[in-house]
Amino acid sequence: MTEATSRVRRGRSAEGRAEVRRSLVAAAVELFRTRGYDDTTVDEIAAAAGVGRRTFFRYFPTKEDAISADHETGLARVAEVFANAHADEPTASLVLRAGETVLDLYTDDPALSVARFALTHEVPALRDRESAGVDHYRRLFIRHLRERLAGEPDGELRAAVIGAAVVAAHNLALRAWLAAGAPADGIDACRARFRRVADLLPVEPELTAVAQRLEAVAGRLERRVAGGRA
Amino acid sequence: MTEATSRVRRGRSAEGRAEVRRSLVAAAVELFRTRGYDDTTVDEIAAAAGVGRRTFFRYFPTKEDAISADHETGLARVAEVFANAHADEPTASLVLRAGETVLDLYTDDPALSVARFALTHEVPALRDRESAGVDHYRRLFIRHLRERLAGEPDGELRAAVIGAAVVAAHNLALRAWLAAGAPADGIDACRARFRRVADLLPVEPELTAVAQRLEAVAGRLERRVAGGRA
DNA sequence: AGGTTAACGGCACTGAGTGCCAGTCAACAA
DNA sequence: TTGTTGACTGGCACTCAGTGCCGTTAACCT
Repeated sequence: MTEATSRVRRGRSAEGRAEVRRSLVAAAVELFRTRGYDDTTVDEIAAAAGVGRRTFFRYFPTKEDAISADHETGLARVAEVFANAHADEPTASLVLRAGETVLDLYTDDPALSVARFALTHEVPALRDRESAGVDHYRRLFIRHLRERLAGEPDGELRAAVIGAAVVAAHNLALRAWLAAGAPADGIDACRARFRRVADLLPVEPELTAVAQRLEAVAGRLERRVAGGRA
Repeated sequence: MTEATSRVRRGRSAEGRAEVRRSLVAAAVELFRTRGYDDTTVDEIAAAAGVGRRTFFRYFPTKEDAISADHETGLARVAEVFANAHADEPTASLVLRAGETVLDLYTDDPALSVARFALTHEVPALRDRESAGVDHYRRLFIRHLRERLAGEPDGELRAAVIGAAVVAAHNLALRAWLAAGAPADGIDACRARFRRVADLLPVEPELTAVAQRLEAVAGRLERRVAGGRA
């Protein structure tokens, strides 16, 4: 691979840039896998992609960005989903749509996603970067949930808890799918897991109240049953 | 500050090293605040602390470590708490003790913790590093919860959700305390918030079941009330 | 006093990331 | 056909983080 991308293409535009970008990503994935992340220099990646070192940094701000998932795009899309959401849409539905928006980023190129996933979990630097990336989603979710729950009792706490829980659950489903090699017939299973968490969500606000009320009801029922038998 | 730490102290040991370390941290905090993180070089920090540049890297593996919280220690202590925990201790209690163990790291030197907090949230590089650090706690919590919930229905999912929720809630309480300037009389409030989350926890496993049962009970009660009125 | 140990600090090196600039190609205008 | 403009390229030089090496120095031991 990477032998294409011949030299004669100065002055490109649009589709040309996209091709160079793909070449750089492919070269980075290949080199990181064979030589290891730390033992691969940006010069080598650029050379393998047929461009100059300086050009690499015109496509990616850091070496890590050549292999990391494009969270910038994902965050922008999720922000858009939140911004355009109607206030009367249930939180569970909204959160589900936001998660699926992120999932789409990974289903576009499953093979690349799997390669990224594998590397991300082998290289500490990439793993930490991924943690930070996921945290950006978490903050975004929590920020929007905080607005939704503003005024409600424990709104702040509940926003943090629900946001963290949802992102963690989505992440779990996504990773399970990627760890399995991102099979095409696994996407629906992943979506199903997303939906499962969402279905669980509407119950949360009533958590304490539900437990208390159930306890009272159960007590009455038990006494009634006991009384009926007596 | 930092004018002390005179030059005549080659060959130190134990308490000497601790003093140098404090000097470096103090110099880093001071310089990062005045000149900014990116515009402060390691050379300047070392010089301000009265040591050579090479020595800085004998105390901290990276520039960021001079200002970041010592998560290595925190993670080790939490791991110890989990390792020594009895299997019959309620999860809520265990998770509370783990959180308090981390809190102790911050109450040792509140002023320093506040300075770190402020800088961490101003400098993107430090913020991302902190995200990664918190994620290490999250993974540790989830890993242990997974063992506890092994075999139970949805154990994997519940471990991820509970772990993420607890860490998020603890983090929220900790940050609120730090944002308020880490007042001594705020520590108890922070602990109270920790406890609150822990108290909420035992209800979670019943979440779905509780909701379903309550729904059924409520339905019957409503029908009964409606029937009584008719 | 002489030897051992451990920390120090200087030096030189690699590699990431950046500013600057001149060269090149595509497109468009005269 | 011949400028002219604008965007992309890649080389050069620079800063700075991080590391290996090594001679030096202080403290400690015998």
